[in-house]
Amino acid sequence: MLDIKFIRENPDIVKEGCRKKQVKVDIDKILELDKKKREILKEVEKMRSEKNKASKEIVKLKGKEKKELLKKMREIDKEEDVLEKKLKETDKKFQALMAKVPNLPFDDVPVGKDERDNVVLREVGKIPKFDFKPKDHLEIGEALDIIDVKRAAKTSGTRFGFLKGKAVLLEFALVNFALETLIKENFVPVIPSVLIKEKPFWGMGYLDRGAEEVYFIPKDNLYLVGTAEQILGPMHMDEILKGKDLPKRYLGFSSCFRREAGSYGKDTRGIFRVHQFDKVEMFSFCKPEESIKEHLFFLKMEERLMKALEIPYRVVKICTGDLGDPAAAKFDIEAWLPGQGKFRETHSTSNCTDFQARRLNIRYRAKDGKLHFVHTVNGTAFAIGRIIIAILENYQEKDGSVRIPKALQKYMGISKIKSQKSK
RNA sequence: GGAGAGGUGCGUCGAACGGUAAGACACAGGUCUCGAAAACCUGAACCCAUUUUAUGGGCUUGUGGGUUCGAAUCCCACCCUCUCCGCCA
Repeated sequence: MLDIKFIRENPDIVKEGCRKKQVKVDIDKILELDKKKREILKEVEKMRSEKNKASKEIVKLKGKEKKELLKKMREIDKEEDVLEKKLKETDKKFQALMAKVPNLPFDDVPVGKDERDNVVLREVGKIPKFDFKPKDHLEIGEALDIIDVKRAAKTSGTRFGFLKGKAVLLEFALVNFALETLIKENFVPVIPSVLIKEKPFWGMGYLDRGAEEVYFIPKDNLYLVGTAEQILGPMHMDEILKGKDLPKRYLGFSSCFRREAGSYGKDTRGIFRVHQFDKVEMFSFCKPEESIKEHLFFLKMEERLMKALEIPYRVVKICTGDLGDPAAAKFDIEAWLPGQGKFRETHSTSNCTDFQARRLNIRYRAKDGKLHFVHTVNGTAFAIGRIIIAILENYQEKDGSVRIPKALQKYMGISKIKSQKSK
């Protein structure tokens, strides 16, 4: 949510931002409704003021005078009713449009239409060379009997997968590694609930567009989160945080649920794009003047994790058209996947400035004693399924075995997942 | 799922026969002081307007409706918390 005052004063900047983000919202209509709303509000408040004064009088008056005032008040009441209704209707229309205005991109975000206009900032690590044709994660995983999509299809349908055996150990090794690395940086680990009520969920800004991506349980009126971010933010809904506690960092581990509605036919092989996966997610509430720094810090942490795993990757700056509604700036990390011969997204970090905080009403008291909205920053530590894919494909050997990255060996207790052939 | 209790100002506690939200503690600033404590004073959501930093008005007792000239108080629905019972990983 943007500040209506900002829209009033800078309608052209807002329109430009919407245009850059490829989002169509009628800003002029918003301003018109805002004006109308304030006009009605003025009238209503005048009546309320009169009523308040009269109420005080009524107590003192007696007999005929009292009767007359009561009669007059009844009439004002009727008028007020009509106006109040009008005010509510106007406000409803106003709010509905306001909710559709996306956060504005920073000036340094590359302008573009879609992911093809994203800008690669740098490539890190050496792309491995194989003296055999590298296999993809599903082939490797099935041969090692650590990934099972066939049985998952039987129990749950397409786009599901079971991790088994060593893949499970790998998952927990990754979780432990992320925890150990990031707790040192003042992240508080959290295992949140994955079911969430509508209002807090709405506050994160993913419901107004892209609602078809979300699982919803009508019987209980609950949504399934698509990432821990969506519930770590609302954790502090309607709270006033202490300035000295910022930045307040959380590290959420949760299952994530996505309908993948718009991706029919895309990435159907294996567990690359599934309806359910586990993820370790970073989230921070910080002061407005610190969010750019915090965002870069998140990117640094993501790179630190990837470097430690020694998986080649590249850093991509996301263009305006590919930013989500809540984000003002976003970086992705794409890992090299030898099985696909491509870089594919494994991490994403966004600075959502005060967009989510305003919807969720999360503020902090500054030194001057005044209240300000905090800024929120989120970022992936590990999307576990995809990191497992990256490890399997980058660390595969000719006989189908997979080496374990050094950083994970102490958590796994082994240095290799051996294929049956090598035994 | 059944029965009961409750939700009051950024925090903690806590009052208000249907008459327009006391008070205490905490917090911030100030006076005092060499400094601190104590004491005293002031302030504190949000919205609208303007002679734009101050003043006026509105709103605010979990949320939304209703009754009423007037609702924290009465009625209805919903949300949340707690206690007991049942079920249960």
